[in-house]
Amino acid sequence: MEAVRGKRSDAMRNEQKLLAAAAEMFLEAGVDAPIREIAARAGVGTGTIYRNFPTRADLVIAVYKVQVEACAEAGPSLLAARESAFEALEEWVDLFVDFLVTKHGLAHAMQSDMSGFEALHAYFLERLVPVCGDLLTAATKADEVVSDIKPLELMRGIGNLCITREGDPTYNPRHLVDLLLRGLQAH
Amino acid sequence: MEAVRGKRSDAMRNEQKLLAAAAEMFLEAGVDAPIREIAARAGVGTGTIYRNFPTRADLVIAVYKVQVEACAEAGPSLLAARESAFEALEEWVDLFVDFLVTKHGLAHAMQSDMSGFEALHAYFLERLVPVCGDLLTAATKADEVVSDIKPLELMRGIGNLCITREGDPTYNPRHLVDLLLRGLQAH
DNA sequence: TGAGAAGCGGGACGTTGTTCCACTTACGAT
DNA sequence: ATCGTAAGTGGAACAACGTCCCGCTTCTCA
Repeated sequence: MEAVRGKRSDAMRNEQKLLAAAAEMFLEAGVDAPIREIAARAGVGTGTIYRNFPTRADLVIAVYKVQVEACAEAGPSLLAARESAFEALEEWVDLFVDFLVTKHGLAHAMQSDMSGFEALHAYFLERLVPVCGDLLTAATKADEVVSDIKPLELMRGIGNLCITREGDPTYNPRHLVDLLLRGLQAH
Repeated sequence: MEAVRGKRSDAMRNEQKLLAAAAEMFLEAGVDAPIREIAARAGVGTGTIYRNFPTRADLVIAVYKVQVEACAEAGPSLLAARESAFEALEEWVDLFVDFLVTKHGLAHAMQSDMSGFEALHAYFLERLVPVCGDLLTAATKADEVVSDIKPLELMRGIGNLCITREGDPTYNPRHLVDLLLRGLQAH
């Protein structure tokens, strides 16, 4: 038995930089953003991407996981940091919309591996529905939201609003999501 | 007023060869089949494709129209040529499944132009639902089909069975469509 | 501090989309 | 039948991208 040597620290840093850069690029240019540009933004070579994430799907999945986690953790901390629960909800939804770009791209990137996709989807629901629920409950208790919409229902609605062909300038998901949220408020 | 000179005969021939080759390639390799290969199969240069069909969507649309028409015309003639109405239905559905590959690819190829896509979809329904209806009616009258399924319902069912990520070897739409048709039969 | 392993960058190559133009061919006038 | 011409053609050339690979750099541990 040989003890496995841990990952080198610079390698770990590169992986983080890569994930951050990929997340940005996905937002700006979709999940089909050129490998070269992602590498350039992260300040690494293309070889480094291929070593860490052999296929595009691997990279998308990794970003997906990071974002699910970030989204899940952001819920409680926003709730604690903001005066208004509704404001926290708004900011959280904004993060959630960012994340949906990756999520929708995921299906496209995982053309084969359907079972893997469903596993990730289950993870996503399990992790985020309660977070959204807490935000909604808090906002409702503060009388900032009157609708008794269920968390999953809201998330699905937002998700559907974000289904769009990339590069269509006549459709702005974020605007519609904003309108939806305003609809939740007491007037 | 200048009289417009008609299209040259060799140009017309090339357009036909191109449409036939493209239809084959779409079936074998999906609507993203390389331009070069389509051109090679048709025995023309890539330039010829770009002159006739400036964008990939143009080519897909042209193939789509040809196939809707072929499918529509095949209905009555199969009904006349075959002994059994059910057999005619089976063969027609087989053509229909071929066509669906192009149809589903169409949505992908027309990422922008959604209104144009819906126009084509309306044309498709208008033209094919009655044809499918005639085949169903004939098979029902011959007591070869017992279900009273509506044409549109059947076509939607088949269409949904054919939704699959290309290159997934674990899912064979044709097999499932076959099972569906068997379900229509009296036993 | 030095040797060896781990990791890195980016050059090189293959594939595909797209443009362009010198050459070929069909058509209509004569 | 012949010929001038516009329409049409093929494929070379270029650009953008994914992918592989290897000489060099950097970290780690003793």
